[in-house]
Amino acid sequence: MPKLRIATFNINGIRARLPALLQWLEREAPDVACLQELKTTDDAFPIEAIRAAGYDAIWQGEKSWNGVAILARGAQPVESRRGLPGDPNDRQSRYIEAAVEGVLIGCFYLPNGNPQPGPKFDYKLAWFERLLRHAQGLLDSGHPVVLAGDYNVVPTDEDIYNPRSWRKDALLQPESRECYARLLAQGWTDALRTRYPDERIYTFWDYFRQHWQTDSGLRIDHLLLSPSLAPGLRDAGVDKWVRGEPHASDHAPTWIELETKPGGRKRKS
DNA sequence: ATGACTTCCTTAGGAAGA
Repeated sequence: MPKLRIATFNINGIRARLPALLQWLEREAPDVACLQELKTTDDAFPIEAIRAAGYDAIWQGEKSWNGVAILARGAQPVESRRGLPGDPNDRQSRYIEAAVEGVLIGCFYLPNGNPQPGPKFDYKLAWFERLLRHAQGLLDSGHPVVLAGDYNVVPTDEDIYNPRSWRKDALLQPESRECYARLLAQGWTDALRTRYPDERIYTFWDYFRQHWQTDSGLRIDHLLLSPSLAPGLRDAGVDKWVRGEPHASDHAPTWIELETKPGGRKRKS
C-alpha cells in the first residue's frame, strides 16, 4: 500500500528561514509540506530553490504577515481553493487547498486572536466559524481530506506545559477550544493525539524565557483526518530537531504518515 | 508586567506574534 507523509510547519518567515526549510526537506523528505507565516509577497516566494530541492508548490503570500503554501515532492499540487469562503472582505492570506496523490489538503493559518477580548479575538472566532462551515462541506463531499495547519488553539490543558500563565491568552480561551471541539465533533480525527493518547506533545516553543531549553511547549499545530483517511494513520510525530537549530522558527514541523488506497492514485497499467 | 525574544519593514523603533 502506498504511504503518504504530510507535514505542517509554521516557518515564521520563509526568506529568513530558507536554509532551515531546505535542510528539513532534504533530511525528512515529506511528500507534502504545508507552510504558514510565509511573511512574504507572492513574487518573493523562493520557488526556484524549492524546485531545486525536488518540490513543486502553490502559495498565497502577503506583505509582512501571514501567507500559506503547499509543497509536494515530485508533483504539482492541484489547487482547489485559495482563501476561506464566507467573507469577501477578508484579505488576509490564511487558507490554501490542493489535491495531492488523491488526497485533498487544506492548509491554513488560523488567526492568533490576541489580545482578547477585542477585535482580533472576534476575527479569530469568526474565521473559525467560517472554517467550521467549510470543513463540514468537505466532509459532505466524501473526499479524503487532511486539514493541516497552525490552529492557534491549545485543545486541552494536556497540550501545554503549564496553563497557569496562559489562562488569559486567546489560545486557551473556552471559545477557542469549543470551536476546535466542534470541529472534532463533525467527525475529524486529531492525528497526533490519536497516535499519542497519553503523552505530552508540543509543536511550539516561544522565544521567551528559555522555553525551548526547558521543553515548555504548546501543541497548536494540528493535522485532522476525514473519516475515510483515519483508519490509514500509520504514524505521526514532530521533527523537534528543527526547533533546536540556530535561528529556528518557534514552531517545529509536525507530520503524519498515511496509508492510502491504491485507487486514490493515478497509475499506469 | 506596556516584560522577555524574533521577525518584518526599514535603517531606529513600532507592529505582530502566541
